[in-house]
Amino acid sequence: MSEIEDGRTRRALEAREQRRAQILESALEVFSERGYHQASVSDLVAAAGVARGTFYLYFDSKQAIFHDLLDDLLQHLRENVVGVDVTPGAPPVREQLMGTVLKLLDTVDANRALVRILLREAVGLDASIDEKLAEFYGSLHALLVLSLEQGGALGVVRADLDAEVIAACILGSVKEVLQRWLVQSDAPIDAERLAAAVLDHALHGVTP
Amino acid sequence: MSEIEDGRTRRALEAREQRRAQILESALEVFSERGYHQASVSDLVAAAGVARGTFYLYFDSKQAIFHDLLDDLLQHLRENVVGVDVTPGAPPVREQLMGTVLKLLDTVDANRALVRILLREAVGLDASIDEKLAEFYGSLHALLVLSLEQGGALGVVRADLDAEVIAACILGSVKEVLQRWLVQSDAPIDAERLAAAVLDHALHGVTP
Amino acid sequence: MSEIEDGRTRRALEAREQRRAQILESALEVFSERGYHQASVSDLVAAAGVARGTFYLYFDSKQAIFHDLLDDLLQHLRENVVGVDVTPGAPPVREQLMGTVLKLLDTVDANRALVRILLREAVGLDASIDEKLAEFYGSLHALLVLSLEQGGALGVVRADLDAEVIAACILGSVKEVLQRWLVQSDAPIDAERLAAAVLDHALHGVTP
Amino acid sequence: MSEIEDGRTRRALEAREQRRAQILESALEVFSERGYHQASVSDLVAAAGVARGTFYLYFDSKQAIFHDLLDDLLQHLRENVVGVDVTPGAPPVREQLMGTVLKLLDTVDANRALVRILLREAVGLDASIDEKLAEFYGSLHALLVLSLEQGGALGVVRADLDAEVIAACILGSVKEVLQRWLVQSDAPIDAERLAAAVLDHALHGVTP
DNA sequence: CATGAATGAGTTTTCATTCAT
DNA sequence: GATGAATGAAAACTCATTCAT
Repeated sequence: MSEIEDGRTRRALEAREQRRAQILESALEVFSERGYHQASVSDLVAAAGVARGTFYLYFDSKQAIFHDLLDDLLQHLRENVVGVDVTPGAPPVREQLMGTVLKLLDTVDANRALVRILLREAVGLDASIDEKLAEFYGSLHALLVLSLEQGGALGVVRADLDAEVIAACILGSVKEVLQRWLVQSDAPIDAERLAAAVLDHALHGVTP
Repeated sequence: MSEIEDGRTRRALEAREQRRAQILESALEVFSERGYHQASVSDLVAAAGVARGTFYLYFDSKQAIFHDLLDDLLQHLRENVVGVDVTPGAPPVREQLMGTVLKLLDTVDANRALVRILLREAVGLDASIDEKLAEFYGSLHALLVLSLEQGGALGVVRADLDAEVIAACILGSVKEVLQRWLVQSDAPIDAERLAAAVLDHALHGVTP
Repeated sequence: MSEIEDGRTRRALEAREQRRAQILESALEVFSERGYHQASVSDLVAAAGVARGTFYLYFDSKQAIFHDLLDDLLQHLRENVVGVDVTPGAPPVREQLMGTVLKLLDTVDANRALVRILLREAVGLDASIDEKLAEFYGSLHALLVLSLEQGGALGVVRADLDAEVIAACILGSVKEVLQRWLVQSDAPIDAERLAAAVLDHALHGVTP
Repeated sequence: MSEIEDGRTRRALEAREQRRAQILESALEVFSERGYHQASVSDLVAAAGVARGTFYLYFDSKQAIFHDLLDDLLQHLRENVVGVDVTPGAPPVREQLMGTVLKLLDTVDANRALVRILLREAVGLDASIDEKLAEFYGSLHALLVLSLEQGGALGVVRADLDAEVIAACILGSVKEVLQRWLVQSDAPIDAERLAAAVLDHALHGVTP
């Protein structure tokens, strides 16, 4: 009997999880299409095909579901950003960076809807969302600053550069390229080309 | 009598224009402080010191006044972005670019409120605003692409670079630096330092 | 076989009755603590430790269970209110009344939760509850009127008094004292003191 | 011109005050008929003949308008409850008390709707309302206790009585009589009869 | 019988816009 | 032109009740 109950309980939990995922998924689409403010809870439940009350069974509020979506995305993105290994015998730095950028592009490509939200309007919604984003970008910026400084010490990066500003430039470059090729358009991308060009520019600039 | 009427008409028009400007100015502050969605028409009229109805005598809607503010800002910004003069005898290219970036920083510095709005939330409000912004950034991007191509032809820029992507990188660099030093903080900036670093990076990258 | 079934049926009925009692008991606590409107069905089922659906197997609605609780209380109270025996040889009237009041206080003391509900908010919930309460208080009032009239005829009570109004005064006195000493506070009471004072006042008033 | 403006301003303020009064008045009726919880803001605005928004122009919330109504009533009632003047040459005590009770009955008679709310369900609505009522009844009770003690010292009241309990009895008597003759019925009352009977009972009790 | 996920009508409240004065 | 009271559609959210499992 306990097995039966376990079975029931497990199936119930799975169903719950599925329902939650279904609401999240359709909410992602709605937010991505209409934007956060334009998307009402009515839109969300209509898209999910559930009753208003059901929505609140799974999420505390409209803000809460957005938070959850955002957390998901940031989690995915964080997993794809890693430092560079400069120990002897490690792969060439350029190759490592290329790998990171390509993985980033892949992740973003697979989450266009979310990234669209992130880059287009996930700011000014509420304090906690703003904070979450600021913290995310802040950590990326800090990682870049650190990498530049380490690179400077190792001699693979110009030692005299203004790490804070340059880190912002690199971050901005990536964001803008993502915005243009992945957010504003629905076309498939040539990841190799974008990654190569961004990396090349970050490394050598435009001067011959 | 027509002269008298003309005088009256003129004075009336001037008064109208002044009041309009006054409402715009206070709206700028309100939008910048609270954000578009958080700023209610009540906030706008309270800040302007006019009645609710008066507001609608001068602007069709909350969106309309935001449009007008945006147009103002884009106008200001456009004025500060000029191409590079590569005719013989012109000042050195780096000097010209430095000048442009410095002027841009100045303009942005003088219009922090507007730029804050522009970079933080002037997206996802409505289709026409999105379009306006896309067009603005598009024109900047196009100008950069053109400049890079011309530079390539003249040999002052690497001829083999992917102008489209590089233009996006440069644009993104500038936007991110503005965001970090002018939007997120209220502190005065060291324009020379920022301009030098951004320019340097765009020209040479991080490689020694 | 029918005996077996009878046994089964009986046990099932007993179990049913027990569960019903358990839900009633915990509901009593919840209503008493939070009040009728503030107590949600969620609170009731959580306190009872049953599923939402189970609740509706035993009670038709939130109102219905409240009705049942109320009926219980009124039943208890009615049992403690008896007329006065004025036949020769019966105990002194004051002693009889003192006994009734003390029993009433005891009952109320033992059912503070219910009385709290009764005196604080069992009014204005719905027409049938109001009616039930009106009928209950009406019967108490009628009993008092009758007693006063009989007392008048026997000469133990002033014959000229306005029985209807005086009955209301006595009823109100008791309700207010219950309210103050048993409902508003959780402290134990000095039943003798309260009973003596109330009775004394009803009999002699404040005049020396 | 300032006079014209003053006139306008004054008329506007008057109109505002009238509108507010109109909403209050119809709300009183609605609350009295349906009860606090059963009365929705929709009911209130329908009864007042104004739009939903208009309601919130004058009152912060459903609770707020109820508070205002309650404050009004308590204010009226307080004005009619005064202590007894026992200085030599003052009118006889019974006469003074009779006057107070009659005034109270008059006030309650003129505010049946409000008193109906007050006595029937203005409890358990929210903490601040409960508190307000408790404080009101508490002050009445305290006044009665004080009067009884002073009366005892002057010899016009039995010195040995339990002032706290007796005060509750008197308060309860008045509340119950009000409830029966003014709240539960719409019939006109014989104030002299009620006042005389209540007073008589409080002074002398039922004993011959 | 027991469960608890699902329902949806209903609630309070907000706010951009209008219009009589 | 200027005013600000009035509007009402629409928003987010609740909760008593139902019903498939």
